[in-house]
Order: sequence, then structure tokens, then C-alpha cells
Amino acid sequence: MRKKVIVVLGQTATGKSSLAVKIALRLRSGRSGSEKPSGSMRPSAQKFGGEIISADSRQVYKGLDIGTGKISKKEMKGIPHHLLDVANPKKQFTVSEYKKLAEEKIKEIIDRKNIPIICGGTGFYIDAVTRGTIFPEVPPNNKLRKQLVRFSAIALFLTLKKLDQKRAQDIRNKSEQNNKVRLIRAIEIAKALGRVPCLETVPSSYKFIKIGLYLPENELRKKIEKRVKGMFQFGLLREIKKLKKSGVSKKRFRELGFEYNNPTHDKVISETLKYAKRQMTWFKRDKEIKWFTNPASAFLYIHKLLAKSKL
RNA sequence: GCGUCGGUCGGAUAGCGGCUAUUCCAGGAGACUGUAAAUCUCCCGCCUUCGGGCAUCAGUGGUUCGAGUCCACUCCGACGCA
Repeated sequence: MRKKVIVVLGQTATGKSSLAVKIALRLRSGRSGSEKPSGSMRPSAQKFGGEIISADSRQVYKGLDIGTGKISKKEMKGIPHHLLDVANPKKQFTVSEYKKLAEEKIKEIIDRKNIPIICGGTGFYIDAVTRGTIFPEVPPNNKLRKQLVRFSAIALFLTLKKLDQKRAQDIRNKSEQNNKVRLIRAIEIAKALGRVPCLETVPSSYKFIKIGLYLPENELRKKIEKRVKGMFQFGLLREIKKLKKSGVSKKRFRELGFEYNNPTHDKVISETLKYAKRQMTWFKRDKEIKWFTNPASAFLYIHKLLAKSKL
């Protein structure tokens, strides 16, 4: 039987992190309970617990804590969290790297007889792992990218067409044809490999259980407002200043989704809401996700599911 | 009271006689092959059988083949002078 991997996803500020921790805690207590609670201080108390793998494209970076709403040590409640703080914000981290690391972690966690819980809001990252997409092995070529940005989208499209007719054909809709970032990436791959390989997916050896947390818009707005208020209180501006000082470029800041010049309350709130909408656009496509408005019922669902499979 | 400037989509803005009223923001719907809070597309007055159809630039008259665009008056706002 395929090993289970729990995935907790959803829009920002819906309470994914705390749900994941809750699930992990229940996994741990469920096991140690059946082993008799006498030895709760032993390290083996961790056995058969849950471990969390973050799936957040910004929380992978060191130093982006307040602005990304990164979970605190205290909130982790002793549950191991992986793939936080694994990258340098000055450099680009990519989905491919994420996929590789996440797959390693899943394996390690299962070897430890624990259950991996992927938790995060970056749909692209989650899909890369859960759908087993194989990305072409072509690292970013910054020199080439720098050269290519100067060209117009049409020029880039024609270049791609010359290099790889088939890939150009796949890029048939307007939103793709005008997307320079994507065209450049396609050219980059085609130049390195001769052509862009067909997108392949391998059936995963794991069973992913996808739980989505969803809130009605007015409630989500309230939560976001509260969170943003907290960010400013806890020193968002200080954090940004620090990053700036450590040499994170303006361009990088934009890529990371931060307003470089003094972000205001309202601005951060509206940006976050927009982001939440985009997240939902992504998640809507995935019919495997089981949606919950209430974290408690999501918890119950997982609880029952795991009990049934005698975990 | 007199004078000057101005009133254009939810907000901001361009157009200053010529048929299709611009751009930005906000809003909505999407796309996604190693940047994904990135990047890109479409819609955003009303109706639509998705081919179009009908409105519309503070108001009312007027000039003109043709008016956000020119003229007159009215209303509203900003500034200046009394």
C-alpha cells in the first residue's frame, strides 16, 4: 500500500499552519498512547508522529519571517518543520530545487516511521511534488536571460518557434505568447537541450491526501487585516530594512512580493487579498482537494481517515 | 458680486471639431513545463442568440454635414480680487 502524505493547503491566513501542527500532534499522541504513556520523555515518543514540510515559496528564505507570516518556534509546539530557512534571499530558489528537497524530506520522514504533512499556499510547489511533474534539467542561465529580456514578446516567440516548433505551438494562447518570462524559460531550455521536452508526470509512490482550508471573503479579509496589523507591530519595517542592508536588491524584493518603499498597512492588505485570489485560481483546478471552512472539521476528517487505516 | 480655471466609467487621468473616448489604479474571470506573492491574458455603462445592438463626457439650448471638444445660459467645485 502506498504511504500516505497529508497536504494542508489553502489561501494565506486561513490557519493552515496551526491545523498542520494539530494534526501532527494528534498523530504523535495517538501512537504514544497505544504504547502506554509511561515513557513520554523518551525520544521514541516522537515515533509515528507527524512532521511538517512547508510549501511556501517565500518562507524557504532565511530572514523573511514577519513578512511571510512564518510560524514561530513556539507555535511549532515541538513538531519538526522542514524547508523553512533553507535558501538565501539574495539568490533565486526554484520549484525544481523545492521538489528535490521536498521529496528527500518525505522519504526521510517515512523512514523514520512518521507521516509527512506538506503545508503551504504555493500551489505550484505543491503540484510539483504531488503530481510528480518532471522538470527539464536545465538550470537558470542568467546571462542568456539578461540578453533575452531586451527583446519583445513577439521576437521571443519567433525565436522559440525557430528553435522548437512544437513548444511554440503549445504556447498558443495570448496569455502565454505575451509572457516573456515563460518564453525566455522555454528558449533557455530549447537552447540547452535542443528542444523543450514534453511535460511528463510519473505516478507517485505516495498517496496524497489534500485538505484545503477555505474562508468566506469577509472573514478572510478580517483575518488578513489582523495578520497585517501584527506584522507591523512585530517589526515588518525593521525586517525589510535589515534585508535591504544585507544586500537584497530592489529587483529581488519585487520578486519576493514586497513593496520596497515603505509599505503601508492598506497596501499590504490589498496586495495580500489579491494574492489570496490568485492562490484560489490555482487551487480551483485541483479536484482532489477536499475543502473545509472549519479547521476543526478538517481535523476530524483526517482523524477518521487515519483511524480507519489503522495508523 | 466680479474674474480665472475646471466638472470625462468606482477613483485618478488623456482627448480640445471627424466617426472605435485613452491610460493607470481598484474590481472580476482565467492561464501556468525550474522567477509563482513572479509573469501573462481577457472583462470591467446597459442589453446580447457573442455576430453585434444601444447609451454616454454636469445640465439645457445653440452653431455645424459632424460636438467631451466651439458658443450661450444654468448648476457644482477650486483659486484670485473685492
